[in-house]
Amino acid sequence: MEQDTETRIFEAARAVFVEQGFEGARMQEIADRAGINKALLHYYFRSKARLFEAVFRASAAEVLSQAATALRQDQPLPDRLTTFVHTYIDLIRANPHLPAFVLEELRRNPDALKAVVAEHTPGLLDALGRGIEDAVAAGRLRRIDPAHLLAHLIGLCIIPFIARPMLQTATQMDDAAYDAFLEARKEEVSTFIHRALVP
Amino acid sequence: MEQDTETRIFEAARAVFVEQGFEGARMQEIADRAGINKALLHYYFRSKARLFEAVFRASAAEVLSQAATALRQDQPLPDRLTTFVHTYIDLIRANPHLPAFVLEELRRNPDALKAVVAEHTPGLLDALGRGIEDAVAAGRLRRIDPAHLLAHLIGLCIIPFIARPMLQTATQMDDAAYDAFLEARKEEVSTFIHRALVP
DNA sequence: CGATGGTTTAACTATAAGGTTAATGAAGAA
DNA sequence: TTCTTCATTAACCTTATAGTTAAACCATCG
Repeated sequence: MEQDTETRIFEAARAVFVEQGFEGARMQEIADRAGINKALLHYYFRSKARLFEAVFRASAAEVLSQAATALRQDQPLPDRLTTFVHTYIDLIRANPHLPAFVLEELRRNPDALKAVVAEHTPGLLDALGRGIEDAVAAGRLRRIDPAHLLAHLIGLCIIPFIARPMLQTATQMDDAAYDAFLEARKEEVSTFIHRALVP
Repeated sequence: MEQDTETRIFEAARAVFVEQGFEGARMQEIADRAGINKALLHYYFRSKARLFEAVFRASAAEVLSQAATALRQDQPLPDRLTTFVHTYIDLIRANPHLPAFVLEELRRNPDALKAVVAEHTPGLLDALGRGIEDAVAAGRLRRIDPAHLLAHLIGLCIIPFIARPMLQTATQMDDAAYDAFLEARKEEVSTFIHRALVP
């Protein structure tokens, strides 16, 4: 329970930043949640911007590394796609605010992610491309631009989280129903993609 | 050129809010862009919150009404889906910051859109459901949960805009290439969906 | 002309928020 | 015990920003 102060601050900051974004977050609230004085935030992290950067890099790295790993699995591409969809949706279900958090920062500072993306996804597209060509050669897949496929994957996975209030209102689901919807989505998205890619 | 003051303010506010979000926007900047004194903002719109609300409602209504209209077209469902994808992507290309803007507000105040959604999408899901059943009966479509289909549509259309810096970095496209990518995406998404839905 | 009323501005206020500082506490070293 | 050092705090400082106010402007109508 008694974590060291720096990680207590970090975790509090993560919670607040992820919920409120950079501009919306208040240093005082972070201090309160960490149960420490506001000056300590600056003692450990210098400034709001640096604290945010630390939190953001960690979160983005977590998402990207998991996603990239799933896409690089040593399986035939169709199976890899299923793995990706399942792990990615599960990951986000555990941190539902994460995509919106990353996306907002992406808008505020479009270059922020470049370093992280470049670090975690080198050759990712090539790997995807090779996977596609192999599967095409094996007659298991129709050819598709890997960039589009990547976009499809991400879009299909994160949309129910970032647009939740909208979708939930439009479909009139209660929270339990929406949870079931999210669970079902893993299979739904997998089969949707597979069917779209039959040769 | 000489618009009336209120709309000048409104347009300036739209530009600033859409670029920076509510927290990031500064009343002074809105006033500057509108070429008027800051006090006038309050004269016409009372407070930052009210000004934002006006802008947000208008933007959200624009997106939702166009989208809902496309989905209600009097065509067989497969054609309707193509129409939707094309008009929606074109709409966003003309206002590329719009989705992120709406999504951020969705996070800041999840209930904000409920009224607008409820107003513009009543029976939308039912209409989609009927369209699906008709097409299924005609042997043109495999059955799919309309809620999932709606999510698929939105996710596939908006992802290249909200995740643009990420995708552009991962794919190493320059701006021209990314524009071509967006243009190509209309066809790509349409055929992807159609293929996924063959019976 | 001159009064009236909506519009616009310059100057101001209040406050909240990020950041700083100097003093205090605690814990080990000499 | 006393000195040193790192951790922590209360109080303070500065600035930026939403919002207010009172006066000036300007058109219209009598």
